[in-house]
Amino acid sequence: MSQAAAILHADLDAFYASVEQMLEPNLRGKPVAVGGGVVLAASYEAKAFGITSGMPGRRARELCPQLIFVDGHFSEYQRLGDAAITVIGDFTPAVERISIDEAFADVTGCTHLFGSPAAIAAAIRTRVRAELGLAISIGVARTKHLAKVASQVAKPDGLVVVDPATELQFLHALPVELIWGVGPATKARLASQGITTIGQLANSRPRALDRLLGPAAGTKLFALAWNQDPRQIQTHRRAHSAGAQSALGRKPAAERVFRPVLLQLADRIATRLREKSRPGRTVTVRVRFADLRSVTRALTVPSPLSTTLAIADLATELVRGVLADHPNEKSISLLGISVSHLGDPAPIMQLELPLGLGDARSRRKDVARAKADRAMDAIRKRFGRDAVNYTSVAANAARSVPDAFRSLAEKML
DNA sequence: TCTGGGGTCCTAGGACCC
DNA sequence: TCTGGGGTCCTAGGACCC
Repeated sequence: MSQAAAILHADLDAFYASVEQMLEPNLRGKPVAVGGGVVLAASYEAKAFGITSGMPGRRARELCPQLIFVDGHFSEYQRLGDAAITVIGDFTPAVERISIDEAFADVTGCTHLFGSPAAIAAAIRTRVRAELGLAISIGVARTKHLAKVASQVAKPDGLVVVDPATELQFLHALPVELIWGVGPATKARLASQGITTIGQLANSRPRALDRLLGPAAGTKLFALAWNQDPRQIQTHRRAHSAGAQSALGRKPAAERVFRPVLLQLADRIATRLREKSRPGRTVTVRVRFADLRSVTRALTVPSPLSTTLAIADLATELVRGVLADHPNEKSISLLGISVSHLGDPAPIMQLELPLGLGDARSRRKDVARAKADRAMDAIRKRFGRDAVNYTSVAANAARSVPDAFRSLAEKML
């Protein structure tokens, strides 16, 4: 692999379920699902029955009556995910973590210390297996995209090293859906033109792809089909938005129903924003109706927000607007809020004060709200998250996913 | 009690400015 | 009768990923 860059993509196999099987030997070799009401993660044995994450527990039981449901050991997932990334970090500082169980690394500059990229990948796999008891699949290639493709091909518990000299042969034989960004919709569009392999994609006319998928997507996909991927490893990535949502089953589309939910969602988001001093300017709500169609509404304000009540009030206004525009919708099945346009980390009190906007009264209100939030944050810091709340926790906790699970999915702000 | 939750990026159209 | 053109910001929706 002479001078070519060597990128590695490492991915813990069926992570949550594998941790459960590692912790409890009786579960090994058996179909396991983490969760209950909804499947949060499934073991390979369970996936073989068609069980996927997000699937309702009842449906999963229908597909696989012997399926074993377990409560998640969420703090273990965090610890083990971190530990696996640390192992990679022992070889190179150029690590880009994608999620709790997945990372890219650039090992171009450390082969003189640790041997070939293939040897490094093998060493990482050995260490993760020995130290954590988990299988981690790794792909090695010249670009991020191809490394990711290779790790998918390597699964389960495998290593695939793609030689730059034969990379196009390798890539072109694979189905289009292995390309990052090709999901069901794009796959179907490509299939309508007889394109099912990456090789066929590579040999398509660029203009035709642009027409089929739009100029940006067409051009990007064509480049990826030729393994042209300019992306570098980014070690420090910040989130651009923070959100929270909650499925409601089927609830009346009434303010007495949606206001408490919005307050709770806003609380969850705003707490995180304040923690990292990253207030946001745009608030987006999502309302999903009973028939699963969903609508979004957004509003951008001049001065950044991070108080719970400011976000909750804006969200409430937006949801009122949605419902006013859909007078025939009598029930809602999900509510979500997302805050974007996040500022750089900065002391929030100063930013929170409207810059010459609003009257004295509204300014006083903002100050009071910021104070109340700080008090709440402080109490929770000492006594735990549930020590204080805007609404009764019991009212909503019933069917929702554990907080610990939500936290795992949160990106670093 | 009949489809989870946290994110990213792209597109298209409109408003607005110069 | 005709009606520029680029840039930026915002909103709504869609596709996708883990």
